[in-house]
Amino acid sequence: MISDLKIQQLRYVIMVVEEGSFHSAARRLHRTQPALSMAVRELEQRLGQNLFERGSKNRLTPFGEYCVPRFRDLVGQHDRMANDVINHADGTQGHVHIATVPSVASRIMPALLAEFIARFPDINISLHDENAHYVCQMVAQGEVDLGITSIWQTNEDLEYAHLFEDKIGVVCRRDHILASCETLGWQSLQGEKLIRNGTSRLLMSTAAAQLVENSAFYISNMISLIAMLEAGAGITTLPRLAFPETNANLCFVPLHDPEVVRRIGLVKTINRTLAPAAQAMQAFLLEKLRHGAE
Amino acid sequence: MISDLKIQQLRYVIMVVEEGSFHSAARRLHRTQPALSMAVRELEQRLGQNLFERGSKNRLTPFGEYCVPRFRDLVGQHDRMANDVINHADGTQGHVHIATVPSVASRIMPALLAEFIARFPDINISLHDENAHYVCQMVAQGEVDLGITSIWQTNEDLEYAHLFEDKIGVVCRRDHILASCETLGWQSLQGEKLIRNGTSRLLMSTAAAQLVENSAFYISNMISLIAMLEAGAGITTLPRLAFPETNANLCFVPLHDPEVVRRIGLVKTINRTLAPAAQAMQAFLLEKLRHGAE
DNA sequence: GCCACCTAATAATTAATACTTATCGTTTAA
DNA sequence: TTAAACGATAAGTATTAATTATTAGGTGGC
Repeated sequence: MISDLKIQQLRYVIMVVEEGSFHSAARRLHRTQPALSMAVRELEQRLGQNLFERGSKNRLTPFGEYCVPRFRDLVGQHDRMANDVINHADGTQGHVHIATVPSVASRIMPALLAEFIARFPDINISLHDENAHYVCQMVAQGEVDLGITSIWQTNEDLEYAHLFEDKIGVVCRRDHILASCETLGWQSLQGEKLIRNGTSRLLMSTAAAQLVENSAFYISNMISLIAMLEAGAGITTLPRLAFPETNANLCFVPLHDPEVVRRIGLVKTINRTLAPAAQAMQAFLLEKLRHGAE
Repeated sequence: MISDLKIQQLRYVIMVVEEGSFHSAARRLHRTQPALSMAVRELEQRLGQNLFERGSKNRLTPFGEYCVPRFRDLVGQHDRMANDVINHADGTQGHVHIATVPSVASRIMPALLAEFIARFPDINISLHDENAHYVCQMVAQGEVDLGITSIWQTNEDLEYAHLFEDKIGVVCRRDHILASCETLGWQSLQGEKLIRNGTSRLLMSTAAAQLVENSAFYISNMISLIAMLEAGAGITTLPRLAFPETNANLCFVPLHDPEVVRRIGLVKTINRTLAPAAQAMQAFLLEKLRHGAE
């Protein structure tokens, strides 16, 4: 097996053929004429056959006629591949998989991703919504590149970057007595029928822990939870982002004492390098969400 | 547009992936480990992204995972192309177009080409038979690579190499009075009904020219000519090779005075380089036919 | 026919690149 | 904890590719 042919040499030959002379080919390649002469001759010697007729005009030999289309093919394939790889390298092309908690997925991501795809039109995005724990798991297992989730437990394989905080409040019907309050302390909730949900654990290590512990109801499904609240079956606590703001029947009252926040952060694996498109997404998310109140 | 990626660098990357370590990849590539390290790093810098995870084990980055199959593709395409081109360069593969006069085509080429294709099984051959003049024309116009023909007129675009001589003789019915002669002089033919054919011009510049000039019949088609002779309609002159030796009714008597020979030679263009496969054929024909009496 | 002119080949030199040897710092496994 | 394996780095060398300057070979104009 012969040693590698150099793409550049093939390109030289093609250009000489296209231009019809070594001189003008050299000009277009920003080389001098002897550079082409020598490179072509070196290639010819390696192949053991001349590509160009020597002596008179620089026509191709029959062997050259055979080779040049093949050279063109390979150079074309190289260029397409190189272009493709470069686009992926600089993050203008690729596929990013993101997992987020549902509240972020529905309230924050739509506008954000619209802006992202406007800026990076050739990046494909897959967005999964899962609960906070499963978001971390998907990141850790490499099922997604990035996660946006509430940070609740450190994992040494994952790297967390804080984005913003999300205040916990009480959600109840608009006609509920608590609805008129500007802000609430946990004592005000005693005696209320509290329905727990997936975010209730955020209160566990606070002064309001007892409230949660005494609650008999647990509903994980947000749609069911909202329906229960609308029916006046009780109240619950939610991070503001998880509260459906457009709902006409329910209202959100911030919890003042204790002031509880859900810390939302960007999660990625610590070992694996992100694909360039994911790096672009990461930078975009940090730029747009870091330190923002929402 | 980025500068050319080097096939060799891509090969290095692929080998590191296959072997799982820089060390063993280097061993298989007959290089030292730092050579690979540096080459890979150079490529990574040009792409602007790492292909391998640095720090811990040498796994591929997601970007590397994306690239390596494409690198493999290009290297594979390169190798196939290089192989193909090399085979054509050394004449083990290709297509040769030959034109010969009919007598050579039917009497000499069959066995010769059988031997050739046994020696060069991957070379395709096209064989045309045409008259001597048109053989030269086909060569001159590049329709064929090589011609085997009688040399009768110099052409500055063509290069002739003598192969062998072909004696002219008289062809007549076995029951003809001349048939019993061992050899003949032109005087013996006077009074005979001579049928001219395409090869009769070979006698024009000899002592027998008058015979030909006085002949009233001309038949160019060999089948018709033979039929005429078999019918006893006259006699003709032919080079020995053009005489159908298996014919039971006709016989060939060498012409002694004048002794006329048809010079058969190999013809090719003087300007154009032969394709490697044609070079192989040329060498083969010269080896087999040069100086041979037949 | 001779002379300019255009082109490619060659020679000498320099720049760039690829590789080697030697060494160091980590990590892995005994 | 040490030895072994691995990769990164540094310094030096070899190889390759490019430059400039020059030569040589045709071609066309006069």
